[in-house]
Amino acid sequence: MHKESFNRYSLLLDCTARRVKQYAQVQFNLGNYGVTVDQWAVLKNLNNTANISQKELAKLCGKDQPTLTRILDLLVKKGFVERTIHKNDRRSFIVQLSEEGRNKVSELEPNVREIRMKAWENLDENDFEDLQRILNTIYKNLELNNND
Amino acid sequence: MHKESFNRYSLLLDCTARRVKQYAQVQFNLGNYGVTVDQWAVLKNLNNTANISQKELAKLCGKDQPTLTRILDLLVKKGFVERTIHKNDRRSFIVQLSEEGRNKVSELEPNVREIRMKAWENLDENDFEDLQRILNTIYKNLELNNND
DNA sequence: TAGCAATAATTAGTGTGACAAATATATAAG
DNA sequence: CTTATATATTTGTCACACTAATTATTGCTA
Repeated sequence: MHKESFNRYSLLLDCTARRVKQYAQVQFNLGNYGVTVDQWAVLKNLNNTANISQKELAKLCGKDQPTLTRILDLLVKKGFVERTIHKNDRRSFIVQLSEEGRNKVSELEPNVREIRMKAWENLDENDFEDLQRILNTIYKNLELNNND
Repeated sequence: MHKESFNRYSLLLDCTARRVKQYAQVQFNLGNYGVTVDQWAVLKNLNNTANISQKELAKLCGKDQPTLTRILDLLVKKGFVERTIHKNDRRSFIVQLSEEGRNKVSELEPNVREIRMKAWENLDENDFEDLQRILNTIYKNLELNNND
């Protein structure tokens, strides 16, 4: 095992993830979906889990809070999302899809599924399981309070 | 196989890749390395392959040309890289490490190896092979002229 | 209840990524 | 030689990631 390999693996992971995202974005653009891939991820999570704070939503989406704030700004401007002030805690917002937002999700959902499938051709069940396991292991290896 | 899974896999891939990069960047910052992870990748490639055009370097690094231009601007400003005009083609530059750049690479190289290893703990040879194969398959699935 | 630490969200600043358009130079076709 | 086309690089614009700092609010504590 050459230590140098780990550098290569890291870069391969980086490039592949970017490619997957970019491919999806290109398809989104071709179909004039009107949202970016990251914005879609937020809409999708909001559709599954309603009435949630930005902090919780950020965690669900795997994004940090400043990033989520800006994505929500854009989604609100587009009319897909509404912020309402939390009754008991005026520091936080409750975020939810608007009527338009819900329509957008149902409209795009099947198309997005098709797009997403493309990346996973020529792979089988075992590959999916291995990949999940490996990526989860990597993720845990880098957990914050894991300093040795 | 639920079609919905592919969406999850895509997001897991995205999150994991970002985590790997972010972990490395935090370590770089703690050590005051004076470069970002992406800038390091460029320095490393330049160290391996000297006297190369920006276009070729971009390909090696897996970045597009505008992005590479901007990273090089920063590295030139920091004094690690020099651009010299190509003798036979004045459109292009030959890019190379400066003395300082070479020193930087030898200084950081062992530390970066250590940092990179962290992500790959608790995985074995088979996992590395599987991961490489799977990621390469995904990459190929999304190759540009592949409009099924 | 006054003061203070913790928390939710935002803002600011820098770097990166993708794409399109602009610039400068090279090469090919006539 | 001139025009057309191709290529290398740069610039501009928008979106996202991460950090640090700021604002508003909450809840604890003395």
